[in-house]
Amino acid sequence: MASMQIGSGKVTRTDVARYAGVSTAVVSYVINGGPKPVAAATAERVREAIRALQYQPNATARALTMGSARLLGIIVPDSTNPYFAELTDTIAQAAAARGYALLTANSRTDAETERQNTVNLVSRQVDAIILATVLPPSEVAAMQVQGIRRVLIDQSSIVHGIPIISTDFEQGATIGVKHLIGHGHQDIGILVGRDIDPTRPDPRQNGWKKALADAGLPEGPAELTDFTRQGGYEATRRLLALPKPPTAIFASSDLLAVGALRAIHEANLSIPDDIAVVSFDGTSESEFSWPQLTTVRQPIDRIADRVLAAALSTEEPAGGIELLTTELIVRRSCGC
Amino acid sequence: MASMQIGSGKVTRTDVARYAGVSTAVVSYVINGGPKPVAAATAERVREAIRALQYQPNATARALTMGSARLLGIIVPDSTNPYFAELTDTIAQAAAARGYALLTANSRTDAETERQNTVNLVSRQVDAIILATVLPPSEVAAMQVQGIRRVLIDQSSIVHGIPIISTDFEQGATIGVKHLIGHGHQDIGILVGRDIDPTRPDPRQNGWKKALADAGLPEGPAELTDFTRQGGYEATRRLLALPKPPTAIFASSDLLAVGALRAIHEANLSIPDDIAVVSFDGTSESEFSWPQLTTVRQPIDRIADRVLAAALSTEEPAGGIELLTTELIVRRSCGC
DNA sequence: GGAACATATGGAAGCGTTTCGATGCCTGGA
DNA sequence: TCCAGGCATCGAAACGCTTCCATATGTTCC
Repeated sequence: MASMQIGSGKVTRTDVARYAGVSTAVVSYVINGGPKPVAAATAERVREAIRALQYQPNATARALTMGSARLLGIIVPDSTNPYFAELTDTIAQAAAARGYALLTANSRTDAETERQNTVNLVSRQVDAIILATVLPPSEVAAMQVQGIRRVLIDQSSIVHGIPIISTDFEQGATIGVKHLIGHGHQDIGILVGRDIDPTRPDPRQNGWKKALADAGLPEGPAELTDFTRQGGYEATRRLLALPKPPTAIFASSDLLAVGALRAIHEANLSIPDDIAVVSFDGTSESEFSWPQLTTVRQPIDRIADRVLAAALSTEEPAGGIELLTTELIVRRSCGC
Repeated sequence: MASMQIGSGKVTRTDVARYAGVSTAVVSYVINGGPKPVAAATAERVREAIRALQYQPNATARALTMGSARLLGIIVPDSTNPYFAELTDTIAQAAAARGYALLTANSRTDAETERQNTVNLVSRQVDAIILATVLPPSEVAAMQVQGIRRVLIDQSSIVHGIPIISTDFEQGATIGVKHLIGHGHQDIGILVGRDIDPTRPDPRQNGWKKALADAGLPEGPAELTDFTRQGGYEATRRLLALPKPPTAIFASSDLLAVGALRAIHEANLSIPDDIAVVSFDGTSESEFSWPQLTTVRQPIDRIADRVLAAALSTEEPAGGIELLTTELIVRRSCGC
C-alpha cells in the first residue's frame, strides 16, 4: 500500500515482479501484451505494482534485447535552414506516432562531418538513417553501415541499392521559371546553392535551363553561392552588378531568396516591378518576407510519409528513386 | 588478411577477440584505453582485428552496462522557431564535442505533449533533460523523472531544486526599449508571445514596463499573441488599427517582429520613419528581413555552454538561476 | 636459487529486458 | 478414478558490453 521509491532510485522490472508476487516474465507479458496471455487478476496486480512503484521500463535494455532502439537518425547539411527544420520536425512527428524517436545530426555541409555523423549514428544502432548527403553517390554507397538501412532525401542522382525519396527539383524549378516566363520575363537569372561535389549539377538548375529552352529564351546568368541567406545576398549583388542585370531571379531555396530580397531592396529596386523573384521550398519564412515570396513548395508532409515508410519497411531495400511533385504558391514577388 | 564480414552481419566484440586470439576483456581495454594496460603487440593485434572485421562497438550495450547512453534530451515549444533551431544546433554541437548526442523533442507549446515528451526521454534513459517548459513551475517540479537531471532554459521563474540557465529577458527588453526611447519615441507598444500559463507574466514585458517607467513614459499598448510569424502579423494589425497607433514596437521575438514588418509594410507605412521596430532573439532571420532588424541578441553560445555544464555536472543539482546578459545589435529598423 | 613482486591476460558476473521451453495445476471425459 | 490437454506461470538464457578478481607468466632482489 505505502508507495515506496527512494528519491532517484532506479525501479527495475525485478522490483515490480517482487511487489506483485510474480516473475519478471509475467511483468513483461503484461507490459507488452506479451507473447503469452496473463490471467486478468494477475495482470491487474502487476499494473497496480507498476503504478505504486512508478516503474518505467528501461528502453536501453529493451533495445539491447530486441536489437532495435526504435530510433531513427537523420543527417542534414544545415539543421537551422528552415526547410530542414520543418522537414525534420515533420519526420520526427511521424516517427513519434509509430514509437520511434529521431536523432538529428548536422553535417554543416562538410564531408568529413557527415562521415562522422554516420559512424556515430551507426554505433548508436539506429534502425535507419535518413540522409541528405553532401557526398558523391559512390562514396555514400561504399560507406560501412553495418547493414543499417538508409534512405536518401533531397537528391536525384541515383545510388545503387539505396532508396531515394525526393522532391522533383527539376519539375519544381521548371514550373517556377515558367511562371516567371508567363509574366513576360526574358532574362531570368538563377541562384544556386553550392554543393560539396562540384560535378553534380543542381537539378533545379536543369529545370531552369529546360524551361528557358522550351520557351526559346537564352540562358540567363547563374550564380553559385553558399546555401545561406548571406550567400543569396552576395550572389544577388553580383547579379545586380552585371552590365545588364536579369529582370527576374529564380532562387533555388527560400534562404537564398531572402538574401536576394535584401540585396534588391538595398539597390533601391522594386520587387517585382524592377526584378521579380520566385523561390523554392515554401517554408513559413517565404510567407512573411517583404514582399511575400511566390514559391515552389516542397511537399514536406508527403516526403515525411514516404521516407518513414521506406525507413521502416521490412522488405529488402528497393533502391529505386521516388520523385514527389511540387506546388506553386503564388504570392507577390513574381508580379501577380 | 582476407577481410570477412557477411553483408550486414553484426560483428561483436567476441568476434574481434577470437580473431585476435585474446579475450573480450582485452579488446575492451584496447578500445577504452583502460582500465588495465595492454602490451603494445597485443593491442596492435586487436586493432588489426577491429580493422579487418570492420568492427563497431554497440553503443546500446555499452549504455546498458554503463548506465548512460551519453544522450541528452531537449524539449522546446517549437523546434522550427529559428531561435530554438539555432540554440538546439549549438547545444548539439557542444554536446557532440563531449561525446553526447542530443535528442530533440517538440512540445508544440502543448502541456500534454510536453509531458509525453518527458516520459519518452526518461524511458530512453537520457542523462539529462534540457527543458524550455510551457508548464507552471509547480508541475515541472512534481514531474516523475526517475532521478534524471533537468536543466531549465528560457524561463525566469525559479523552480525548487532545478537549475535554470536563461537569458535575462527583463534586462534584454529594457535595453531594447531604452534604445527606442533614445530615438525619441514616446509611444512604444509591445508584442508578447502567448504562454500556456496565463498567470506567468513575460519578463520581457516587465522589462518594457520598467524602461518606460524609468523614462517617465506612459505604458504603450501590449498585444498578446501566438509565438509565430502569423501571430506577430495579426497582433501588429491590431496595433495599427488603434485610434492612435504606437510610433515604435518592441517585439519579444524575431518571429513576432517578422510578422510585424509585413503588417506595417502592408499598411504602407515606412519602417523606421512611421514605425520603428526592435526585436528580440538575434537570429539570422533578423539580419535579412527588410529593413534589417535592430535586435536584442540572446547569447546562444554562452547559454549552450552553461547548459551543458549544468546538464553534465556530477555535483548535486544546485537549483539556482543563472541569468545571461544580452547584447543590442543595431541595424536599420530602429531608425539609426 | 627461491621468494616476492610486477605485468599481461583471462573468466565471469552483471546491467534490465524478452521470450523460449518447462512445470504445475485444473478441468473434463472415459 | 485416471489421464490427456489447456492454461497460467516461472526459470533461465541471451543481447553486447565493462570491469573486478584471479591466474600465469616473467623479473628482481637477497
